[in-house]
Amino acid sequence: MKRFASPQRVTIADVARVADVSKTTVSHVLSGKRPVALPTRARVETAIQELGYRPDGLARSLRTRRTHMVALVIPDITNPYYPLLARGLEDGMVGGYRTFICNSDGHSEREQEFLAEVADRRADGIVLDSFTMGADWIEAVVPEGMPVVRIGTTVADDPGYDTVHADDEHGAHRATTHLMGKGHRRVGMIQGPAGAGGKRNDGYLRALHEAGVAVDPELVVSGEWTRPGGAVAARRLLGLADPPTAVFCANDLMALGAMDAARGLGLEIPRDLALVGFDDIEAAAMVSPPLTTVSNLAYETGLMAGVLLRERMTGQFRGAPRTVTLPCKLVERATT
Amino acid sequence: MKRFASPQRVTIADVARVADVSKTTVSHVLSGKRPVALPTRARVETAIQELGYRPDGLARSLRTRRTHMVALVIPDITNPYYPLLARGLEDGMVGGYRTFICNSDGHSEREQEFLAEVADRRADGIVLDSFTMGADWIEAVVPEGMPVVRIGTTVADDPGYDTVHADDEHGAHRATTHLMGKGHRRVGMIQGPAGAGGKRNDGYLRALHEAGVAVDPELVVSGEWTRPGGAVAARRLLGLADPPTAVFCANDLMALGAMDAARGLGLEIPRDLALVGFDDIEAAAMVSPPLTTVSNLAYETGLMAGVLLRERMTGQFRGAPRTVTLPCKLVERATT
DNA sequence: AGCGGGGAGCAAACCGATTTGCCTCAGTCG
DNA sequence: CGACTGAGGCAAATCGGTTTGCTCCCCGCT
Repeated sequence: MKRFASPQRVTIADVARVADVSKTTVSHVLSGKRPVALPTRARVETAIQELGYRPDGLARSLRTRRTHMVALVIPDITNPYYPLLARGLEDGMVGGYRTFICNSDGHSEREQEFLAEVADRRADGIVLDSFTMGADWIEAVVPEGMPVVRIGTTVADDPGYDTVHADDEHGAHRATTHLMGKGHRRVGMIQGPAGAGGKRNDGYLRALHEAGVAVDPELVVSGEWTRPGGAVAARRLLGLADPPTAVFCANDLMALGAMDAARGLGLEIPRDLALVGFDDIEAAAMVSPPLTTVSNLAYETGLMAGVLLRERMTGQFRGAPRTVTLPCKLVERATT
Repeated sequence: MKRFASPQRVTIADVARVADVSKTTVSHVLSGKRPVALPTRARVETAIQELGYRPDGLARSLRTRRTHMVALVIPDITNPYYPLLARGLEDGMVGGYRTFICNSDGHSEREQEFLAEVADRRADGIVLDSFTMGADWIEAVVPEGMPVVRIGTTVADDPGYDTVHADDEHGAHRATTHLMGKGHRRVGMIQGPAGAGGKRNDGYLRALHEAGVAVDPELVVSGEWTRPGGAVAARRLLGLADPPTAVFCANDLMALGAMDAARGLGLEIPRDLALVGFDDIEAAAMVSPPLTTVSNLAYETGLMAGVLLRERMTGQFRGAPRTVTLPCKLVERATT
C-alpha cells in the first residue's frame, strides 16, 4: 500500500533515471572519484539542475562515517568566555565543520550524557571543557578512535588527549604577587566549585609561599563560576573576623560578583578591598572601576583546539597527545 | 561494561545474534512499539548490556526522518544577546534536541548557505534571526514542511513563518520620548547596517513626530551592530556642525561604542551627551556610568521560539503562522 | 598475438537502523 | 464450530547515499 506522502524528496535514483545512467555514475559525477565521460557528465549535471537535487547528508554520513560535525561540551555558553572560544574553534578547523554546543552547567552527569549522545550521533570530534572528567570517564563513553581535545587545566596531567590551556598557574601567580606588591598581606582567593583546587589555586599558593606568607585556609573559599557565586563567596570572606584586604578571583564573573558584594557592604574598591580577576572578558574593561585581571585568550584557545582537532579528524596527525599552553598576561586596571 | 578492542562497531545485528532473535525483535525491545515476551526481552537486554550496544543515531535518523537537531542561524554568538537566547531555546523545546549554531555575521550569502546546509543535514527545525532574508529566499532553499521560526522584526510582516520578537517599535518610542522628556531636542539615532530602518527606527521617528520635532536626516546614521561600529557612528554624529545632545542607539553594544567615542572626545556623560541603548545586556549595568537602555528579553525570546518550534516539529500545531510579541521596558540608569 | 592498463559504466553489497507484511498460536466470542 | 483478536516473532523492504567488483572496450607495448 503506497502512502501518498508530501512531495517526495529527490533522490540520486531519480537523477539517475532522468539522466539515463546508474546511481553509481551520478555518485561519481558528484564525488569525482572515478572518471566520467564528458557527455555523460553533462547529462547528469543537467538532470541535477532540473530536478533541484541535493544529496542527503544523513545517508551520506552513514556510509562515509563522517558527519562533519563536532561537539563543544562546555559549562555554559552564557559565560562570555565561551562564545569567543566557540568562534575560534570554527575558524580553527576550516572546512565546513558545524559545531553543536552542549551546556553541562558543570554537572558531570550531564557531561557524561552529552559525551554519550554525541558519540551516538557520530560526531567527528569533541572539544571538552570539563573540570571533573578524567580520562577514564571519557574512555568509558567515547568510542576509541573518536578525537577529543580538552580545554583547560583543571583536571591536570591527563595524558590521554590533546589539550590546550592557558598558563593558569603562571597567571595566578602573577596576579597574587601583584597584589602583594601593593602591600597586601592578607590576600584571599575565590576559586571554583568542587574544591579540586586547580592550577589557579596552585599559582596563588606558590606566590604566597615565595613571599613567606603563611596560608590561611579560611581565606580560600569556593563558589560557582558565576557572578552571584562570586558574591556569596566574597560575603563569606568579608564576614571573617580578620577579613582579607585583597582577593584573587579565579574568574572575572566571580570578581564582578565580589565587587557587588563589597559595594553592598559599603566598601570602596580598591581602597578597602583590592580585586584581581581572571579571563579578561569584555565586561572587565567596562565596569567601574575597571577590573584588573589576567588575560585568558578565549578565541586563540578555541582556534588552537580547532587546529589540533582537525589534524586528528583528518588523520593528518597520529602521534602522541600534544599540549598547547597559551600565555597569560596581567592586565592592570583600577581595582588594585 | 566491557571494553572492546574490536574496531567494529556493535550493531543491532550483533545483539540479535547473541540473543538469538531477529533484528526486528531487538528493535521492538528498544522502542516498545510492539509487545515482546518477557523472557525474550530479558535475553535481548542482557545481550545489549554484555555487548555495550548503543544504537547508531545516524542510521536511526535516516529511517525515522527525525534528527532531533535544530539549527540556530544568527549573526554572531559573540554578541551577548544570543547566548542567552540559545539557552532559552534549548529550555523551550524540552526533550533532547541539540542545537547547532551558525554565525552568519549578517552576510546574507552565508545565511543562505547555512540554511541550505542545514536542510541537507535534515535538521528538524530552524530558528532564524536575519535582518535581510525574506520569505522567498527561505522558501528557495528550505524544503517545505521543515519548520522555521523567525526571530526579530527587521524583516517586517513576513507572514510565512512563526515569529517571535520584542516590541521594538514601542521600546524605541519609549526611549526617545524619555530623552525628550529630559529636555533634549536634537536627538540622534545610531541604527544597524543596511539602512533598512526597521522597527526601532520607526519608534524613534514616531516619537519625534509626536513631539513636533522635525526629523534631521543627518542625525540618523548606520553602523555595524558592534562596539567599534557604534564608536565610528558616534564620531560621525559628534563631528556634525550642530551635533546631537542625545543619541538613541539601536543596541547596547553600539551604545557602549558611542560612550567610548564620546569619552575619546572629552565629553562627559550624561552632561554633554545622553545615551540610551537597546537590549539590556549584562554589561549595560556594569559600565560606568551604567547605561540607560531598553530591555529585550533574550532568554524569553529563545524560550518562546523553542516552544513554537517544538509544536511545529511534533506536529502538535499545524495552524497558520503565529506571532509572539514580547514587551520592552525602559531601564533607567545613569546615562540620561 | 598476447598482455597490461585505464576509461567508462553497471549491478549489487553496504552503512545500521526502523517498519511493513505475514505467519503461527492461543484464547474468546457469537 | 468458525471467525476474530492479540501476542509474539521473523524475513524483507526501506531510508539515500557510497563503494566494491566486474565487464567491456580500446589502446599501446613487447
